[in-house]
Amino acid sequence: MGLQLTRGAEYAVRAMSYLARYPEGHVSSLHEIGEAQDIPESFLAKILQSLVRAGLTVSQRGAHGGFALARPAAEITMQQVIEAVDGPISVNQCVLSPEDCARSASCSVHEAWLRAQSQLMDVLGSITLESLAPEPAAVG
Amino acid sequence: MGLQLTRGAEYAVRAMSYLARYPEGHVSSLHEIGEAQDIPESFLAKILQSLVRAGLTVSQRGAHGGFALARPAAEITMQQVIEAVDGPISVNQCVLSPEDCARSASCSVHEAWLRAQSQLMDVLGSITLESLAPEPAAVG
DNA sequence: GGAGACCGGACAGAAAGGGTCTGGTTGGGA
DNA sequence: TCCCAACCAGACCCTTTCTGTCCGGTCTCC
Repeated sequence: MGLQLTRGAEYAVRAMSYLARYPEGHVSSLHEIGEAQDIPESFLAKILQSLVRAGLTVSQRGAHGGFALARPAAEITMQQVIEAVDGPISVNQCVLSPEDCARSASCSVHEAWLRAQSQLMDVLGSITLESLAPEPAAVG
Repeated sequence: MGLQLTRGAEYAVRAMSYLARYPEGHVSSLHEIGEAQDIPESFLAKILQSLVRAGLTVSQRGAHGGFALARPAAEITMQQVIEAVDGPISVNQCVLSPEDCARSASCSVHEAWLRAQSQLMDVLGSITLESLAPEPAAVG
């Protein structure tokens, strides 16, 4: 394997795409999301915490609590969701911290990594949750 | 972290870009490559084996042995090098084996992963070792 | 005030990453 | 011929990250 995102990020995207099917402000419980998307609940709990801390979702505590998107689905990208859970995306270390790369190779390779990185970011940054939700009303 | 290629793949690209600086057929020893590119030699040995098995490099055994590109540098892409070491690139599991994804979510998310995957492959598949080598003759 | 739900972090098993080592084979050169 | 330089193959090992679980705490609605 290698260049692959984590299960956590996968789950995060699925969970968010689930929330995006509902009208703005609609609250879904952890249990509900986990069941609908087939995600282990205790793991999902941790993931949703990250999303709350990143400001992508808001939570409602107490009875009838749960989670909702913090913004309209059209304003949340896959990139944001992934980075909230996995940390900054970088196809390799030398993109993230150029000081590692600088020494030996007069890195023309570095250029290549940057291009790949940039392309990837473009795609992930341009796909919003809105475009992921199947239909605004068709809820399973 | 998360979406990041392995150290092994990084090393592989560096090693290959080193070989690409020499005229076709020129043989460099493991030791030489490791030293020039600052890669642990015993690890590099393993990596080069993968590249040989993948048909990207050829090896010469015995005294004055070493490694050389199996084809002109213009005909070897970063994608090939990475996959030789890390295995097939797939931004997530559901791209590699769709049977996992099929069940629950009527996966509009799947579409998104495919797009990201495709973009990434386009970039990595279009960068050749030739374009990585600084100059045909400028060897350090 | 109690039940339902999120919060926060400690914990743990499994897998992958990153690298070393050893014994074997090949082949060139003295 | 014989030795040494170099690759070959794979077993092994340590560390980190992933992928979760669990539990005590806190909040809030009823």
